[in-house]
Amino acid sequence: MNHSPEYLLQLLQRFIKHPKLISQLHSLVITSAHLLHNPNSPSHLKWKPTLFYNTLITAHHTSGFPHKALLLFTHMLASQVPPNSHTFPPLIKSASSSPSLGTSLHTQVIKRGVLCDPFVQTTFLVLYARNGSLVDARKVFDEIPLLCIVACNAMLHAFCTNGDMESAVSLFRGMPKRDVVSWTSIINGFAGNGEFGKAIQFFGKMMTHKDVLGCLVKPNEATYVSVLSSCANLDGKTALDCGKQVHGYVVANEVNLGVFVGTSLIDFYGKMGCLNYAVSVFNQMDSREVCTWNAMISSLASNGREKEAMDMFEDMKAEGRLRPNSITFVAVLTACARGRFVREGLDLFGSMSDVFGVVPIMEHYGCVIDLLGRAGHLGEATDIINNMPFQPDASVLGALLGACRIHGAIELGEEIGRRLLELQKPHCGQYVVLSSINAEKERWDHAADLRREMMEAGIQKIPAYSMVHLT
DNA sequence: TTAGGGTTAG
Repeated sequence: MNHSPEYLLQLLQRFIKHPKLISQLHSLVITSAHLLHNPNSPSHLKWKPTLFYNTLITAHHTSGFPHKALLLFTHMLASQVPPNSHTFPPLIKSASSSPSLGTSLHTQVIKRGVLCDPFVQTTFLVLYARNGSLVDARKVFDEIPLLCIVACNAMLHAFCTNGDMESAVSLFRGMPKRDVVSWTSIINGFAGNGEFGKAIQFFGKMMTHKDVLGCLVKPNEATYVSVLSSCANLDGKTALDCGKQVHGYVVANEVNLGVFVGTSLIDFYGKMGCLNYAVSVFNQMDSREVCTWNAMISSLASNGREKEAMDMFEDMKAEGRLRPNSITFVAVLTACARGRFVREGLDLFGSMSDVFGVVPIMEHYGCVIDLLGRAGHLGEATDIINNMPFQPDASVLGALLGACRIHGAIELGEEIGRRLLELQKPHCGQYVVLSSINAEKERWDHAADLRREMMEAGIQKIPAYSMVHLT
């Protein structure tokens, strides 16, 4: 078998995204270590050990083994193989969950004299932004001597994900050159900060205005996904029209209906109540991932087609390729609650952990309490709350309180309402529900007391309103 | 050989 360094390197580069092969190749590299460190190598091969380690580090990072990538770096240093600017970007990304490791790598970067490398700088910028250190990210950005579009886009994204849209837009306006990533970052930034209308406006501007270099910027799949997600989060005809228009672009431009775009379209149509469109997109997709099924099941569950949502879950399991995740169970349990499938819901909840390896979190408890509460099983719901492995939050208690109102359970409702009041910042919702429970049972004195308590706490009931959209 | 943007629940 040929174990020359060149051959191993070729193998590594070829199979860089195959985790199983990577560990085999790593073993081969270890057994061929003497080849890497041959002091008699000709001078044109001296850089090979560095390239070797760089490739292995990248391979482990991209295959989802960040710890191994970092371990390899220590081997590299121990073997006195000098790291270069290519070594650090994958290492910095592998250290993203540990700020202290990030600092150590920063020290190494300075020691190896590659601090001014734009790739290294941009990776640090992204790392600091991910850890929420916008000041540090900005500092790195300001120290980049020759700014390129990639570094600017990374800074745009840093501002957006840390909620500073003003700085993001200001930087965007000042950029000498922009591309589809710059535009998509801003659109997604507005969406991420809840300003969906502005996200849609920005998309409209992108589609109709020439950019700084006098050209129209063509959206890609990421852009469509961002704008569809914004449309899905808004109500009204404008949002529906906009999303439909995006779907139109996708069809007209023969954009591949991949997992991201397809899932976003399903979610959009589901949230708009256009179930038939959602199902049609789902059926057209060649490839579906868990999130695709989740979006479809949620859409059916929240549009009165609970039985179909349950059937869809069965289809997903029958296909066998994908494992339901935490979100899948929120969607299916929601379907059970709304469809009054109490037995099925409880069985499913019971099997989550054992059969599917998904440990129930707060959202799942919320669904089950809703499931039992709607069906009037208030005692069972209370038992589950009292035996939860963690303290129930407002959504779980709120689900039970809502059920108490529906079923006129005054005492339990008062108890849960009080617990909610202790848990939450003052909010009129609980007071109003509590007060309504009492009023419905003609316990006017209690109802009046609660309303008074509410006013004293400085809370005013938000008046109900309805809106007519005029076009 | 190395750097930037995206989907599902609540």
